[in-house]
Amino acid sequence: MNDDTWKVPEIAVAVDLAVLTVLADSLQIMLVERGIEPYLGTQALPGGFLSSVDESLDAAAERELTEETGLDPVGLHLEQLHTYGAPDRDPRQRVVTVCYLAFVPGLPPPVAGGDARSAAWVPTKTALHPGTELAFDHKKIIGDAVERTRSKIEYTTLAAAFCGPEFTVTDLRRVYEIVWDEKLDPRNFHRKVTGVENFLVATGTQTTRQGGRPAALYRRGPARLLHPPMLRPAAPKPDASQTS
Amino acid sequence: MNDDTWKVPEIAVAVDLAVLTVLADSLQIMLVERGIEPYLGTQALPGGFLSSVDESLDAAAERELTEETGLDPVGLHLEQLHTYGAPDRDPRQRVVTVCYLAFVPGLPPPVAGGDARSAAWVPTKTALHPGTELAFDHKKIIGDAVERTRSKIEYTTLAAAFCGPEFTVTDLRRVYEIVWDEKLDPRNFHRKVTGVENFLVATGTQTTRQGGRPAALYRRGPARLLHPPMLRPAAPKPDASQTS
DNA sequence: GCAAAAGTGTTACTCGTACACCCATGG
DNA sequence: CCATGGGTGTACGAGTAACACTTTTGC
Repeated sequence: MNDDTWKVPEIAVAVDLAVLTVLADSLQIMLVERGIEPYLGTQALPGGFLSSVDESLDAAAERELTEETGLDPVGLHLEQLHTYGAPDRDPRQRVVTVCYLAFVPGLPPPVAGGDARSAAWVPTKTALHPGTELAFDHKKIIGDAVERTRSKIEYTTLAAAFCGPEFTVTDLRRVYEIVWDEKLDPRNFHRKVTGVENFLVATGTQTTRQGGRPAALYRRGPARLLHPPMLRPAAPKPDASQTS
Repeated sequence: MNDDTWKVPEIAVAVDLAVLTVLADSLQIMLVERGIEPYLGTQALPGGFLSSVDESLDAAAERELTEETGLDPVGLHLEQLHTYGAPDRDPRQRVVTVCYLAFVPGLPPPVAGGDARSAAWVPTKTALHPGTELAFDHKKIIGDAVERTRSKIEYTTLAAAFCGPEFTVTDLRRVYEIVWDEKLDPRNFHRKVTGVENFLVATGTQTTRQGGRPAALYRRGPARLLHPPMLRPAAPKPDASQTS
């Protein structure tokens, strides 16, 4: 061995969270302000080190979600996104972070609560803007999270995870339009989603609206996969080779 | 991220490999026999601990691939599959393993070589059989790898990664049929894959065959995504009206 | 010629898209 | 009545599935 400055031979394992919501006509991500060095005062993804010895990665992700954002993990979608382990991603020591992706409805929680210090929703466009400074490699992680989200709602029913317990077909369509940043035909969208078995369950009630026909309210059904998938509008000229 | 106290639990980070190939009419996975406890003598995925401080996860995966299987990582597909970190998955200590998925052509390497001790191709059906004993949680990992592979070849051109440098349309079709365990119509398959831009590049040469018209040989083109996707034959609908 | 495998043509059907049109409410 | 948004009908075209048919080799 050597006498170098870093005396900790172990690699630290962290769990970070990319918590997304659809709010105010944009896809937003939960960021917290760092209270310690490095990157003190910079915005970062909520997360922390895997502490307890008997805690699974999934459990650690749920715990961090509650501790740092005050959200209740029961019932909301939480999946592994990717694991990041570049040697220089943390200046203190080698850190490998397992990042999780979560979808939460926009309306219920006004953020904050619990242990969270200055947790805030930030539009992903702002977070990904070249001028925005984020801690560690979190900007890249957010980019991956947004891309995963965009493709995930194509073939799963997870877009409904961004809606409240009861929602209209138009609410759901707005989620797609905001996440994809594409306009969708309201008529065809309606026919499509109402035609998928077990996707939407009619409550029988309707919205009371101002100026316009009331819309039927739905709850999420048990279906988890979209069959057939909801395809993004094709780019005008998809010529030549595509790279993933 | 938090922690004013800089305590790091003793967690080891490993990189495991799920290396798949199509060989002898079946989807096979590379397994090695463990030379140390625990699970001494049991078959396991190739892999090892992340040792060097300056090594990225991707680089570690490539290194393990070369060391344990003798395969050359240049040009072959290698992607992160999932990270496994159940507290009790290794009886010695807490181990979090980042698993990678690799596709290699079946023909070239007769396995073994380098540091590999008894590396062998094992049909995934055998590895996943209830009677088969594998080290750690590797059976679950293999199940995840197979499922990822099945869906991946639907919308990417990666099925060609299982073929040699030059291959026929029928070779490619056999890959799909073996991975999906489904029969595909040769005529429609041919039209479809040859119609996708930049998927297959004709070499101009043909196979010399025994009994049958020679087939044109192709190389992989630059396309990485299949547009439109190759869909698995739908499972028979649970239609109550008719039974056999 | 015959068997075997490669490759093409044709038709029917499904599904997505575009858009005309009707329905139900508030003002 | 009119504006606004919810929801249905329908025609067209792209893409798939099924299968008859032609092509090119070895024996």
